[in-house]
Amino acid sequence: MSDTYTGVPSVLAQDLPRPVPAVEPGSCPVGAVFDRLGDRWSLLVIVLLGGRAHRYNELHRAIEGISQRMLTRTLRALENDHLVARTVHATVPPGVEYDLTPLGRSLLTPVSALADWAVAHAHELRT
Amino acid sequence: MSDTYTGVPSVLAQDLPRPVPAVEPGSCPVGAVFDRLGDRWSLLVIVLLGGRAHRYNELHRAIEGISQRMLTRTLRALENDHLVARTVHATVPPGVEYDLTPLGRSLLTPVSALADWAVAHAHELRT
DNA sequence: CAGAATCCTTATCGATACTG
DNA sequence: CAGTATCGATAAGGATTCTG
Repeated sequence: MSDTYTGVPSVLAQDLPRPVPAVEPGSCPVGAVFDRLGDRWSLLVIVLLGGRAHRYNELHRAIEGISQRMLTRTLRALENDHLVARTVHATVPPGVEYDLTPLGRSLLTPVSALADWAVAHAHELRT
Repeated sequence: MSDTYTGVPSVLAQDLPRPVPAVEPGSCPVGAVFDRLGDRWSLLVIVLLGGRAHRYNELHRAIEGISQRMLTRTLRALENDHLVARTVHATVPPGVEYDLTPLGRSLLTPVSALADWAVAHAHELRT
């Protein structure tokens, strides 16, 4: 077996041209992650909650252009994946707080790596 | 400024709860990357080409379930982003080879990090 | 405040057939 | 071999209205 799932060592990917077995989208864990975070809003929510916990309407205001429908659906999906925790405070009016779970927090590390790449190479995408 | 775009150092993300400024989807480089790779096939193609260059029909056979339409569209999109290079060999019948560009190859590193996370935590997603 | 429900428009994608 | 063209199904997403 190789070091990593893609057959590419995490640190020096560019050094080895190695064959990779054929894959179907369903059987690929990375694909599963992209399926979950690849929509327009999930990642934005993750990053925002990476800073601090947010209330529902805080998120609604922070994420310019998201509809209530999409915000709710996104949060529910992230909850189901155990990336985000939802806690209701029994106050009047009721306050609902969303925060990252430890699992969600651990995701920030590889996402951050991708973010660094994105910032470094953004100017090279398209012309 | 902070170490990384998300405000989270790449190595130890879980250690600092730091505020993150509000973002819109368009202005986020990470979002831009996910917009490009977040569909069902792009990442699969990248990983396959990370192993070695492929001919069109090789990819078609390797990726179970993709339609010609989607394969072509995916490859064209990756070409436009300078992640994949398309070279036509003037033989009969004509052979078209697809391979990663240096830029595309550099993307394998952060993607591999995400892949490692996916493999490590796949069992924690959903129940 | 934090949503659920409904409607409606658009974007995505697969299947099929055809071509230089 | 390596595509293009066309069509139809489906799903994603926004706007609006209503509620505990």
